[in-house]
Amino acid sequence: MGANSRLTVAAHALTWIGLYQRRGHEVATSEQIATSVNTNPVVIRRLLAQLRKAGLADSRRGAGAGWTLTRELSAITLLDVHQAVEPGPLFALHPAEPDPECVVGHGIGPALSAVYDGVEAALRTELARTTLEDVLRDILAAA
Amino acid sequence: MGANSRLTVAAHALTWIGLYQRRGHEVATSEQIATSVNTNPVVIRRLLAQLRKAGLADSRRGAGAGWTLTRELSAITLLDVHQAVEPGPLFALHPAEPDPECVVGHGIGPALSAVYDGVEAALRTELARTTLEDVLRDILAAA
DNA sequence: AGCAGTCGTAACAACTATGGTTGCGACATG
DNA sequence: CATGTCGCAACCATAGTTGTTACGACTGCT
Repeated sequence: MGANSRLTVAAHALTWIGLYQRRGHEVATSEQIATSVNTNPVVIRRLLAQLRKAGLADSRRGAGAGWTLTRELSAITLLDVHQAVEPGPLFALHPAEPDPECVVGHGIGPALSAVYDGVEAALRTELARTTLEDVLRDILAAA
Repeated sequence: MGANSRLTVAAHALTWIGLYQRRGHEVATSEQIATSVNTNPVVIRRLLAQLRKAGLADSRRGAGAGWTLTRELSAITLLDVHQAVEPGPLFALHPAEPDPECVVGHGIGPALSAVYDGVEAALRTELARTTLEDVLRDILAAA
């Protein structure tokens, strides 16, 4: 399980809910979503809980329970999903503090941090350009 | 793991070698580099082996052995280092193949792949803007 | 020829992250 | 009160990363 599939699964879940609601259903259950994603309902609930914390989804409990979107698909960007689901930075600095006596060891952290900030800003800009509505349109166009 | 510190450590090692050579030394040993990075020499050798495979560094064996750069620091970008050291894609698709009967499950892979390709292209562009010479200049300016 | 220093590489442990699974309590609708 | 679903904790398996030890291979020097 190398890389991050959380953004993929989260986008999948939200898009599925959006399409399901658009077809007239009130709520989507984690089991339905898990079937489409091909995973366990608990995995979906864990992920949707993060999205709820970010204000992108909401859940109802009790009988006839399930998940809903809080916004239109066109108002959710992949950046929103990414930030809700991937807290950590893209690149880490050193595992252990480098030698402060060494010029390079002392100065490379700040120098690289500046670059990494720029890279992450570019990544966010790029992710913000696509909404889940765009994703759904692509899906339906290819079908 | 958390995130990837390989790019950081690799950039550190190459910059260190570059500065050391600039000061008149022939080769740098993995132990010297490991001291500055604050890690084990084997970790450095493992990483530098990948950089050698990518043509950025070279090693001599035997007595008086050690590592050298194959290019000037100004001719090595962080993109070069990144590609030498981080093979995998930034975002993964689903852990398990999603339900092909479902419209979303069937179409979301290609749709997201297109977006991810764009994001990675932006990331590469951003990383290519900085050379190790730039990094070293920042380090020396801050010292 | 032998010694010493360094790389090359394999093997292993520790730690962390992720994904998957089970179980059970909480809750609201009918 | 019965049912279906979420909430959440606990646990396991797998895998990636880092650190460490060990030993063989190689080469410059004496």
